[in-house]
Amino acid sequence: MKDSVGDRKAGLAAHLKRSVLTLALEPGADLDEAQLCEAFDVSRTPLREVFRELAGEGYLSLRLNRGARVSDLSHTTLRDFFLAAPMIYGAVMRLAALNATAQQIEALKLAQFDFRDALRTGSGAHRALANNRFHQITGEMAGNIYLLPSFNRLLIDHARIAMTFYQPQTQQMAQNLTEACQQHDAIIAAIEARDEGAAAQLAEDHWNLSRNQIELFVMPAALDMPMGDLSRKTPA
Amino acid sequence: MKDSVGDRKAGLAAHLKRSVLTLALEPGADLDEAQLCEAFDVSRTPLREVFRELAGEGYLSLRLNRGARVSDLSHTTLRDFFLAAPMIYGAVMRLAALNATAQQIEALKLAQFDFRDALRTGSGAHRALANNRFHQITGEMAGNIYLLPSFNRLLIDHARIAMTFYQPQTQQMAQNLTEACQQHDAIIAAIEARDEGAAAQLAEDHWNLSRNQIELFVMPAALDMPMGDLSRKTPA
DNA sequence: AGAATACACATTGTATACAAAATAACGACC
DNA sequence: GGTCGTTATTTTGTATACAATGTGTATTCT
Repeated sequence: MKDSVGDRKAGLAAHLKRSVLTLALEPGADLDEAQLCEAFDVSRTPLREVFRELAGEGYLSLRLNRGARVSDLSHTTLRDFFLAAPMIYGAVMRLAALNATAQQIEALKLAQFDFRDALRTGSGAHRALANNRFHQITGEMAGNIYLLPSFNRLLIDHARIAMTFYQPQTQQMAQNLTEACQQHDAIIAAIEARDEGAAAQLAEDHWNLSRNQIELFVMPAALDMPMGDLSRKTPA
Repeated sequence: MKDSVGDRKAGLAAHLKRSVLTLALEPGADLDEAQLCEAFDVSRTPLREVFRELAGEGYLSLRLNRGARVSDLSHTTLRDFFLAAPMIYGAVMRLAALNATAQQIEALKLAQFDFRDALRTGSGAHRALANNRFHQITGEMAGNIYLLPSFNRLLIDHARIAMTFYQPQTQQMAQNLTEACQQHDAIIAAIEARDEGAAAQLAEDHWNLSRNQIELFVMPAALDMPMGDLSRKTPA
């Protein structure tokens, strides 16, 4: 049974999302319409609709007469990220604890199972995707349509930042991952117990762990940069 | 000089946004592709791209094989709104005070000028649009790409809720509008003074005023509704 | 040789024709 | 008379052809 165009369209969207989240498509990378049409066997019309949809969700950015590219992950946006994330994450977790359905809790446990699996055997990409899925589900649990757009954007760049900085080469980092995994378990427990306060606290803890991990990488780079290097041209 | 297709497309998008914000297009209303193509002299391809774009921003919702309609403003979403708005508004105001440029402050003053004008002479629609513009500018000032998606969605429904509930027929309501206008002035002052704390406080005050105004209408309506009326069919 | 311009090529945006799906209208059957 | 099933009509989704815009290259002129 050949799959319909609609299915291929969905597959294309899923592929692009995955590629963006895992940095298979790097921030700023140009997307080739013709090539993608060929690869996914759809014409340009539905392809471009997918582009617009993903642009609306923050995966891509469209420039008039100059095609689609993967959303940038620039310095200013990273600053924005650190500002907005704690607030939104906390609110989402709190609401998730209040509103989660039994079905959603099951889905969350499944996602955590996959995440644990990714920690052992998986690649960085698998880990990032599994973690992304876990938090997406908490977003669905919160179910607040006004919070979700921002939350989902944060998740996109969280995954990409994690892909950049979370290659666990030191003992400390591997340990952090284990702790993150345990926090996920605690989050599930808090949600299942409908413990709003605990969920919010765990969101904060989880975020702090994540932030510290990132700062381990960002900070030294900033300190090691001599002033003279500021005149250096940025690489293409 | 005839305007290009791109201009007509932008005009279409602006028209649709205005219509949604002012309830000229009611929540849930179906949009007729053929009619809009005719009216704005564009073909279906760019029209449908506009639809997708506006759907991504929260103005419309698209259902597979069943066309575009104006986003609903249902009971559950109203609840979501009251939950998310204070937090996001506060954060945006705070950031606006920190980051506003001189140019943006000028734009805000201009918007406030128009809002004041709308209070005297304008229709409800003019008032809602002017207020919307004012707050949109504060969003631009905050300039946090992770907060803006949620903030802009809130603004859409804030305008629509205001259109529903803010027909100032009592003395109290007219007075509230005057107070809202004064709060706008205070907000401008706080931003210009880079007073983060004051801006956040004003956001809270402004929100409370808005919420009280809305509750004046929502509450009695809920109490006055006899149980028997629940079986009544909703009007088309 | 270097700069500027014109031309050719590639890519993006739009219009239209066609296919698929949903809705409405009709008629048969119970 | 009402309900179900079938067929027409409308509406939505996709493919393709065409137009417009951007980009690269070659050529000319200084």
